[in-house]
Amino acid sequence: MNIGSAARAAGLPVKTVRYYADIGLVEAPDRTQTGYRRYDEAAVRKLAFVRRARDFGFSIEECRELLSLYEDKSRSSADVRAIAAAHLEEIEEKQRQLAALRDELAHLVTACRGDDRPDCPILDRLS
Amino acid sequence: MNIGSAARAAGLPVKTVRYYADIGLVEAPDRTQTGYRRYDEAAVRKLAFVRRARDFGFSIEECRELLSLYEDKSRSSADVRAIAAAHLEEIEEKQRQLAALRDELAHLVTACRGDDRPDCPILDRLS
DNA sequence: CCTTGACTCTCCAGCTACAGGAAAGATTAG
DNA sequence: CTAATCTTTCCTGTAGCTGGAGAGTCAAGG
Repeated sequence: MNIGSAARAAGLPVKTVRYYADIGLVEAPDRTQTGYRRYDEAAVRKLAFVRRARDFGFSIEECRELLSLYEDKSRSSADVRAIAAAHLEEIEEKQRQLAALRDELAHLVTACRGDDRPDCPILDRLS
Repeated sequence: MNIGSAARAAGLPVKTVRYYADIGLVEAPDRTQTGYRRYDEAAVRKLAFVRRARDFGFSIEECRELLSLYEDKSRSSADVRAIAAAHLEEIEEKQRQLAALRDELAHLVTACRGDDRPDCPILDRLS
């Protein structure tokens, strides 16, 4: 399986697959004599795994850890849970910040008349 | 006022102030004979303005627009409101995505026993 | 007057997670 | 055989800074 088919199967751009190989996240298990990367089923599964983890907002480094746990048959679910729980914490913190931001901004937008006069509570608040 | 004092007054790192000058966002109004940037009150106010706008999550380009509106005495509040409203939309969209993500992840973390056995719904979901 | 320490300058590199493109070689369809 | 498609490596750029090197500047203390 060439990189193009592997990428399609995993739902990733070719560039990204090559990038993951470069950084040693998911390397092609083999090369053809002419240097083409050859991917097998297992590698494609790993790529898809990473894609989903990235969709969940896991960083590349977190993906690396999850991947090694994914491959480790003797892993404990506690290890995986720890990573996911930490990530959940980050997300919730981000949510809190975003909510505070939104509320303040929404308040400003409401307060601003939005006409052709220069009075603007938004700018007032920023200065 | 040297860059250090200006940065302190505006609540920004010196590096950032220099960066803003480099990209033409807020330039020092003057230089000493030996090349030191000299900031005045107005420039510091602009720096502080940008810092707050950045705290609100406005991009540098958005800051640039806001700044020019901030300086333009004949601006209309509608222009400012348009930028803020568009930004609010983005934030709300991000909030929706983050909420969906959080719910799914929280569900997985709850479902995972987190013991020393390898069964892990989190990994199952990712693969 | 000299030294020391704090400050500033420019330039260069690196961070995340890729994306875009160039130039060259490989493969496949017709 | 040719044209189109695919793949390779390498280089550059993105946003918004941050850190460091090496050199020059300034103010205070002895």
